Formats: sequence, C-alpha cells, structure tokens
Amino acid sequence: MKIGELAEKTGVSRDTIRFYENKGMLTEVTRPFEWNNYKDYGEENIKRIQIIKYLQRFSFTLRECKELIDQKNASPDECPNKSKAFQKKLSLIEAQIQELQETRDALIKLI
Amino acid sequence: MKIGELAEKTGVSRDTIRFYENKGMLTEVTRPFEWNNYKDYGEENIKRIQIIKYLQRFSFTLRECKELIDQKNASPDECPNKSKAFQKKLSLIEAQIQELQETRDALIKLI
DNA sequence: ATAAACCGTAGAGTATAGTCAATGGTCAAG
DNA sequence: CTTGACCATTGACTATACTCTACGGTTTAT
Repeated sequence: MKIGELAEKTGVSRDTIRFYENKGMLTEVTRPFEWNNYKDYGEENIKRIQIIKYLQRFSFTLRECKELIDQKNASPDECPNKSKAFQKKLSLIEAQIQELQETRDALIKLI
Repeated sequence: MKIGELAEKTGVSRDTIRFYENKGMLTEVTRPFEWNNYKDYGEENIKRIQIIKYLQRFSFTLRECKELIDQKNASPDECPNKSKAFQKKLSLIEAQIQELQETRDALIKLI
C-alpha cells in the first residue's frame, strides 16, 4: 500500500503519516522496489492510525499513543497498562473540568 | 523604577517584563539617563501587569489582554467592550467544559 | 511524449507564553 | 579597585501536532 492509499483509507494526510512514521509509530514500512524508492505501508498501519485517532479523542498525546501501541505489541493480553492509562487520563480530564468550573464561577461572579 | 524593582513588585520575571514590553503591553518606558541605557518603568506598569495576571486567570491570551488594556485607555468609562469580552470568554469556557464532560463520559463508558 | 498526479527527503513555519544563554556595559559595597 | 549584582540586546529554545515548501525523481493517463 502506497502512502496515498493509506492516507485515503484513514482520512489523515500524507504529511501526517510521514510524521507518525518519523516518530516510530508505524510498522512494516518497507521499500520493496529496486527501481524507485517508494515505500510500502503494511495493512496493520490502517489499524494503528485508527487507534491513534481514537486515543486522541480522549486527549492522549502522540507520545502516550505510542507507548500504548508499543505495550500492546509487547503483551498480547491487551489490558493491564491500558486501563491504568485510561484511569489516569480520566482523572486528568476530571481535574481539568474542575478547574474550568472554578474559573467559570469566578467569571460569573465578576459579570 | 528599574526592571528589577518592577519584577519584585509584580512577581513576574525580568524576562517576562521585557517580553510584555516587546509586545507593546507596557507604557511609560523611558531611558532617562544619558550615561547609561537603563530604562525607567512607570508606576502604571505595576497595575498593567497585575491586570494581565488577573485576566490570565480567566484564560485570556496576551493578545486579548492587550486589546482590553488598549481599549480601556481609549475610553475612560471602562465597561462596554470589557463585559462583552468577558461574556465571550465565559461562553468559551462553558463550551470547553461541555466538551470535556462529553469526553469524560465516553471514557467512563469505555472503562 | 508530455503533463498531471504521485512519491521521497529535508527543513522551515504555525501558535502560545515565556525561559535561557551569551555578550557587554554599569552600579554599589567593602 | 575589584567582585557581585544589576541592566540591555539578540537570538535560540521549550512543547505539541502537524502543515507547507522546495527540490527532484516516478508513474500514469492521454
């Protein structure tokens, strides 16, 4: 699969794919042809990019996405650190909500 | 008032003061001495920096702080655009809360 | 055969709000 | 009179997640 096809299938730009690739977040990227230097992106990368997009919805950073992806590959039973990471992210989001609510209340008092 | 004194009185660093100055957020900065090139920061800047810190609590950006400060100088009756800006900021914060709450709920369902 | 569409790399730019380092000059205390 | 504390300027660096440009080579369609 060439980069354009992967871009189309995932809905992210070529540039973004190369960006992820440079960060070491993709897998099975080869250069199968001798007469050009085009790369081939394995099917697995469709799922990887979907996972990234999914995790980003919960405000995971790319660094965190990479950690989770790497861990998942390390242990076939997907769970232990994953749910810990989700719990942690949940706490963070709740703290942000709290802080914003306090700011909002202060603002309301002001107006 | 030299920069060090202003820094001490406001609790922000010299670097930050120079940063604000470059952004045109300070006033009455003169160079009253011929034998050195030390600057003199007018008393007014204490209040300016306090206003900036105050507005930042409500997540106003420096650009917005500058606009508000400039407007305030334009019209001695402080109110009209100011309260509009605060209303707008309030809506934004409430939208952020909303979004974070939705993310949180999605996360909770997931866990 | 040629133009459009694609591919690769490298490096710069975007936004925010500062912070840090280097350089050189100045002031105050002992 | 020298040491330490202060001042000014310039430019680079931080983090995040891309996006864009420039350059040159390749493939595909007409």
